[in-house]
Order: sequence, then C-alpha cells, then structure tokens
Amino acid sequence: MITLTHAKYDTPTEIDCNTVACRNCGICRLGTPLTATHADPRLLERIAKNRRQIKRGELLYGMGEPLKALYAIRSGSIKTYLSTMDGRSQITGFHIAGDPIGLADLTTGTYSTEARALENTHLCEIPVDHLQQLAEELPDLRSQLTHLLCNEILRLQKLTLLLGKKTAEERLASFLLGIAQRYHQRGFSSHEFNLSMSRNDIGTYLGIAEETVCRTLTRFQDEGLIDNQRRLIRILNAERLHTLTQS
Amino acid sequence: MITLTHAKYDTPTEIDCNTVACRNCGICRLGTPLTATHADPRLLERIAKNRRQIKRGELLYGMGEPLKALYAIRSGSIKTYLSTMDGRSQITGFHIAGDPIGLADLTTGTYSTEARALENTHLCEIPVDHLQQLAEELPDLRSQLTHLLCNEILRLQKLTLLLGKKTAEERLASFLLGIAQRYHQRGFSSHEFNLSMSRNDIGTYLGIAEETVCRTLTRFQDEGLIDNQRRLIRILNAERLHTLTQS
DNA sequence: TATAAACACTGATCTGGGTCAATTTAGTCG
DNA sequence: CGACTAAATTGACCCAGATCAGTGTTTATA
Repeated sequence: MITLTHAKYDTPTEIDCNTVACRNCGICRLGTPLTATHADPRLLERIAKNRRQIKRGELLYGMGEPLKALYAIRSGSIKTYLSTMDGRSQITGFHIAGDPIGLADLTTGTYSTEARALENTHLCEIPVDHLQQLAEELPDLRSQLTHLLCNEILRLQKLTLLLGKKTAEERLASFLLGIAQRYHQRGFSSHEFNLSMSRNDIGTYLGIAEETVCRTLTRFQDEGLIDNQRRLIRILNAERLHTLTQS
Repeated sequence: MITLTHAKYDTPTEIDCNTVACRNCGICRLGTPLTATHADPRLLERIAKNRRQIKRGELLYGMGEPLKALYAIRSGSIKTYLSTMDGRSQITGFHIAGDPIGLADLTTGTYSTEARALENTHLCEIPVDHLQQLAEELPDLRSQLTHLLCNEILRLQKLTLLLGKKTAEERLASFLLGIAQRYHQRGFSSHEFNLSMSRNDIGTYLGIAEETVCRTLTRFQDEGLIDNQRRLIRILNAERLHTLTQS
C-alpha cells in the first residue's frame, strides 16, 4: 500500500514522494485522459516557465493583486480563502499536487482569493498571457482549461449544499471521503493519509468551529469509522461514512 | 424610473418588458463589451436554435439527465438546486433574463442540478454539439464562454463565504443588494423590484429558514432600510444595507 | 533536554436561528 | 362577491453547534 509518508510539518527538502509528474498535472494533461500517450514534453515546458517554492504559512498571492501568473502545484498544498470585512474567513478550497490555482481569475485579471501554503510547496508558474496565447494554438489545451473550470463550478456547487444544508457530522464525513478520493485519483492510498491542514482550517472550510471538528472526529473514532491520530487519518469504514454524508 | 411591472404570479403572456434582446444576452454577447457594435444577427440565430417556454413551477431539466442543450433565459427566471439524499435542498442560483443555464455541465454531459421555473419563462435552447462546433470557429464566443464560467466560479466563491460565515442579517443584506445590482446591470431599477422567488426559496438559497427570512426582512423594514411589500421590495437605504453585508 | 509555541482536544455554558404552531394576507376561481 | 389555497408572517420554545475556558500533546527552538 502506498501511503503519504512526508514528515509532519515538513522541512524544506527536495521534491518528495507526494509529487505529481508534469504529464499528470491538471493543466498539462491537455485533454488527454488518464490513459495518456503522454504529452509532448516540449509542450509542457512551453506552458510552465518558472518553478517556484514557498514555505509553510507563506502567502502565494493576496486578494485584489493583479494576476501575474497561474500556478500548478508540483508538491505540497495550498489553501485559498475569502474574508469578510471584519476578518472572518472562509476557505474555498484545499489544493494539492496536480491542481491548478487561480484559473478562475483569468478573465478578470485580479486574484479573487488569498492563497497560502499549508506546507512547503513546489509550484509551476504559468504566465497568463503566455497561457492564453498557447490556448489559441492548441485546441486540446483549450478544452482542458474549460474542463477544469467546469469541474471547479461543480465542486463549489456541492460545497454550497454542504455549507447550506448539512450537519457537522455530514460535513466531516463528506470532507474525509472527498480527501480520500482525491488522493486515490493521484495514485495514493485512499484509506490512510496525512492531512496537511489544521483542525482550524478544516473548520474554516466546512463552516463549523474547530472544536466541532475535533469532537466529531473523536466521535467517528469512538464509533470505529476512522483512526484519528492527529493529522494521520485512517478510514476504517468508508461504507458507513458514505451513508453519513447524505449525498 | 423603469420598474419591473410584470404581474405577480404572472400569467402566460407574450414576452413582456422583462426581456433581454439577443445582443444583450450573456451567451450571445460574444465577448464584445457593453458598448457593442451589436453582433451579427445571423450569428445569433446560428447559436440559439429553438425557443421554448415553460410555466411557473415546471422542471426545465432534472439532475442526472443527459445534457441535450444549454439554455439562455429570454424572460422570466429559473432556480437551480441540489439536494441531499433525504430531500433537503440548496438553491445554487437564481437566473434571470440574459443568464445562461447549464454551462458548467458542458464537459460532463449530464445536468448537475435541477432547474425549475420560478415564473412563466421564455428560453433559447442551445444544442451543445452545435455550440461546441461554433466555439471552435469563433474565438470571441470561446472567450465569452470562458468569461461566463469564470464569473460563475467567482459568484459561487462569494456564496460559500456567505453560507459558511455570515449571519442571517448579513445574508439577507447581501442578497437584496445582489438582486438590485443584477437588475441594475440589465437596465432596470436598482431601488425597486419584484422578487420572482418565494420566501422559502430565498431561505433555501441563503441557507436559513423561511421564518428567519421573514423576520429579518420585517426588521429591515422597521429600521427603514427597505420597504417590504411581500414580493415588491424597495431599497430605502442601500448605503446602510451595504455596511450590513460585511463584504 | 528544557522551554516555548502551536495545535489538538474536552467540558461547561450560551445563543442564533431552527422548528412547531398558529394567524394573517393575498391571489385564484367558481 | 365569498370560499379556497398558497404564501407570508408572528410567537413560543428548543437545540446543534458556537463560544469560553481550560488541559494535554506535539513540534520547534535554544
């Protein structure tokens, strides 16, 4: 079984096992399905110009800043969030290796969220003018970008159902299975994983208090649904968790 | 002052004042800004094949159905919503004249929400294969579609902030000003409008109970912020409402 | 290996808004 | 018009989860 074994609160190292090869990256996949006769490497190099790395807690970009580049995560993870005037914030997404960030801001030219690293993170920087020019040339890239935008809408629609109508228990169950599924899609274990975000972050994403996150995880553990070792989570009964999600 | 004067619970009539000309429609605008040297009419006809009209309460499409067409609203309004397994639902959007519906489902080929008419509604039906073929030919149409997708993401991000972190009062204030702004963009009054949705629908959109919607609107009226005549709303103090939105 | 600083967890109490139960007000239709 | 029906409103009560106030536990740092 492959598990994510990166150190907790990891230190700045070389790209570790939780890295996604360019041909598996969401942007670079160029519309070819998972069974890709892998994309032209020169093409991939043309899309992502620079590499960049940021440390845990660092800001990648702030809301309102002019959009200089999009990013694709090579390793690590990023949270994006919005805030009210008086400082309450709502995390709109956790982004892991292979995910693009900032796509939705392409047409307005301004970042609509804050983006902050949850751990030390390696990124590909994709200049926007460059991407748009390439997209004009490459129909496959265009359809991949459209696909990513559509998926983001579907994800946010499901998030509104969660935030508007689900109980704390349903939210946590949905969250855990969602994380498991995403890791699984990237070839990692869907039963055991290290969360890169704090309990506070989870609450800020699910629209509940940190304490409610803790209490609910503890209850799931007591009921034998998960093994809760702080950030290391083992899913013990995915079946029953799924019935708890109410979706 | 132009106000929306269609009859309450309106009856099936010819297209009324709350109609958007094709050249102002979200999809047909073809990337040209508001100051458009208006688009080629033959082009517009090529995009929207059939007209369709549905009555208040009728289903336009159901979740999970194969995507046959996208729709653009000519007049009237539509709600789209998701539901939990046990029947709680979350409205993900209210759509009015000029809005496209179903765009986000283009790449999956299946409707991801239910869509139901809030009043008698006239639509343009846009076959998907046809749209995609046209988009290949027309760069302006492509960029308009991308723009619409991006805007939908930004809208849903703001909705998650509302659902995850705002109080009932903040939700209602945001909602009223949001409606006002959208009507304003379409050339109607931003101070007086008829809501096409029930109090129950508003609650189902804002993640609060119908009763809380009523109580909060009543309070806004008592405080002189709005004039609340059932579905006819007059904004009396937009300034102060805005400070209540916390965004 | 101390010490500090996050982070995770737990218990006690409180409250915004949900739920339940009427009542009032329009809109519809014979 | 008057009866019927759906929607809107109001009041009383209740509870899921927030908030407050700690106590453990792990990581970071000296």
